[in-house]
Amino acid sequence: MSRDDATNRRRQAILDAALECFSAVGYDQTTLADIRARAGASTGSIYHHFGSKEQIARSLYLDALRATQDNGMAALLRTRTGRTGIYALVHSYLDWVEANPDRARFLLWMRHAEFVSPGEAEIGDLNADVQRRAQEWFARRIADGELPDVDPAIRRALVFGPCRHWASRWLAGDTRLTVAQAKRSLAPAAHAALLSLI
Amino acid sequence: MSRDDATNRRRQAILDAALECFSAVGYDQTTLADIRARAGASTGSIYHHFGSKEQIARSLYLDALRATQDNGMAALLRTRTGRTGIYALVHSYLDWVEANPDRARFLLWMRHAEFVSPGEAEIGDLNADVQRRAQEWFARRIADGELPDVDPAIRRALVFGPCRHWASRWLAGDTRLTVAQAKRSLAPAAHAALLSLI
Amino acid sequence: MSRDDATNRRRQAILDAALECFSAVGYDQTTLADIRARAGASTGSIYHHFGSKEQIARSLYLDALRATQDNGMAALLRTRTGRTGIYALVHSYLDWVEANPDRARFLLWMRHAEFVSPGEAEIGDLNADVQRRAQEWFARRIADGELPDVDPAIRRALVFGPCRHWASRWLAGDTRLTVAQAKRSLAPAAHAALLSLI
Amino acid sequence: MSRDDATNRRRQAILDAALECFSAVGYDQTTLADIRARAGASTGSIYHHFGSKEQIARSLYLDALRATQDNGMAALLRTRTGRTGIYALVHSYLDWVEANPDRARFLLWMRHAEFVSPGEAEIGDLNADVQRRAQEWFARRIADGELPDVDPAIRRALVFGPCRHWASRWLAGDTRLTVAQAKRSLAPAAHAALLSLI
DNA sequence: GATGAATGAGCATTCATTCAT
DNA sequence: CATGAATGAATGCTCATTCAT
Repeated sequence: MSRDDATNRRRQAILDAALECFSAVGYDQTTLADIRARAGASTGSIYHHFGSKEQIARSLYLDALRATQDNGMAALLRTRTGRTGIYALVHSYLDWVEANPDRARFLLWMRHAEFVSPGEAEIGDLNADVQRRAQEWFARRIADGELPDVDPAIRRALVFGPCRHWASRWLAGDTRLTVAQAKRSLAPAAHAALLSLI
Repeated sequence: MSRDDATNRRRQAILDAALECFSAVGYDQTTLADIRARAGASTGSIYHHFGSKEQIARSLYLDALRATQDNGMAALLRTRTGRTGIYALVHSYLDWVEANPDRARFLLWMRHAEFVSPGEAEIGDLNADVQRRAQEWFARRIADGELPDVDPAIRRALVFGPCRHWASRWLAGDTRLTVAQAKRSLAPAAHAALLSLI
Repeated sequence: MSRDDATNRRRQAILDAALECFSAVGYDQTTLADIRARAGASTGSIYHHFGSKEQIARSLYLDALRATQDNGMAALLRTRTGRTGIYALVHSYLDWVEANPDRARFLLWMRHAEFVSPGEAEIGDLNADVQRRAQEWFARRIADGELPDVDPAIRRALVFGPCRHWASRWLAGDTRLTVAQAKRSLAPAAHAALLSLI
Repeated sequence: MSRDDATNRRRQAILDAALECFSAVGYDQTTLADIRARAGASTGSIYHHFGSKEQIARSLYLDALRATQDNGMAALLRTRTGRTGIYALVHSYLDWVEANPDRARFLLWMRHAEFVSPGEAEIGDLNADVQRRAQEWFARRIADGELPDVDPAIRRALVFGPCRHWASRWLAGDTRLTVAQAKRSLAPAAHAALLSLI
């Protein structure tokens, strides 16, 4: 194991510990002592690798955001029709949530956290980029008449709104349905919602 | 002005001040000094009326939750068809958000806050009650074949998910559309989403 | 019931409540809210009758001190010999503790409390007076050769030291003996202790 | 000076400062600011070493209790007769008080403090242990007919009651006698008191 | 006399962050 | 790179006391 490996291992241990804490009790309620205890690292070590508590959260947020977005984009770009594209977005989102509950919870809960704003530059770039690439895909489906030409914010609300809403409940353990079952309803419904606006 | 009036006035001033603070910077970032300054009340007075910062937030949360729910239920119960009912829910929700941006922001942001759990009893009761009353309405539309017999959690996700998603963006000032415009897309789309599951 | 009776009744209720609180958790740990709750009186009422928390304690302390001292003096003055006098002091002290556990606890615990000093004038007078009267009695027994002519502080330590020590344990519920049993040992022992110094 | 030395030095400085404060004005009247100022330590440092104000007091109480008890036991165990044993207990107690006025005052005043109870486990163990060891010594003197077979609580009251009573007055500066003079009366008197119960 | 809302100085404690070793 | 003692500003909360009704 090279020195870099050890360093990365430590970095990752801190990130993992922080994610668990943030996901469990939120950013504000998590103290550095919590992270330190769970990571098995010293205060100094944490501050050596990350400059602040906020940095850790920002780092985690950016990674998680990139992860969902890449996941969704990849799924979308593998499709060629309006219907399969919408299904792909819904399915891939819910699959990702199921596979990454902590990151999903973190993303959902922290949407309004302080540290999201200062990092807005990067987050904004990320969002802008993914939205631009999605727009290319959608533009073609719209041109083909497969999907309506609605404001992108409305489109995202119709596709991801129900997913997030349901995912929130699922992550809180507050539902009897499985992710697979939810997918069967939410995907066609999202598609139908969009079609109705053509 | 009687003593009771004065007391209620003071209580309300504290609640108003707290709501503004919570809505602006969040629960954790709001200090009691902030509330005190904005309410023009002394520390002791605040603690005389509410036992803790958390109690204030809980009180606010409960009031706001009741307000949206009553607002939505009233709108729903004025309708007689599946379509008008769904439109009423979407419209009334968005209208309420537009009319009560601070309370809406608070509700949306604080959904995962610590103080929501301890009050879970009351919040749970509130939710259970409104969901029961809604279910009665829906049961008839479902029996008439106007709406699909889906899991209530899915139904709520399809009706409110897009609303909340878009409202979040609107409350953040991050959209070019007006509430009226959003209503024109989100209401029919929610209805179409449900119809697709019949 | 005349107006004065009602007033005195209220005063006494406050004193009783305060004594219970002080005896249970101590002066510092007792809040005015505790006293108010237990006395069933309003804050304002308490401040009307007593000017401060300290006043209540001082009043209680003075009363209790006077009570034990009077009790002891009366017993002492009914005797005519060294032996019966010492027995009387020990017996009357322990009987009083048994009959007034709350006041005894208060007296024993509060010996070093802040409010004892400011009231020192009255307390000092009380002590000086009782000690002067006791001294008259002792002077005669000393002159008769029945008791030793030791420093009064030493004499008090020998007579009351064991009593207070044991009473402390008894009041804490930390002993298997009864007061009657303790009296049978402590009285003759105190007398013997003094005799040894002749 | 190693890091550990520095740490212990700091810990001790805090304990010393706290003892002076507690001894001067009592536990409740001592603020953390008092301790901080006197110890020349920061708030955080104090909380790093001790978790709370109560913890400091408990630590101090335990140390002081152990110190008097060890002091008394050592003196007792150096003796071989009933008389010399009792003298040793009285003398060593008073000597310790004279040498450690702050700790003695703290012990005497805090006997009923809140923090004594939670630490009851350790304090109880300490007391039980010292009482057990003392009992061994006494058992032999009792078997030899040198001392009476009285309830240990009575025995302790007779030996330590007068000492504590007088020490209390001496620590308050309220006596004209010296410790040496008091020892000359209290030791033989305690012995005589016990002998009278054979 | 009684009531209880209002006051605000004061307090113990927390916690992100720094830095000497 | 790691460690953990040290820092101190900031915070939620307490509580004796006042006073208008």
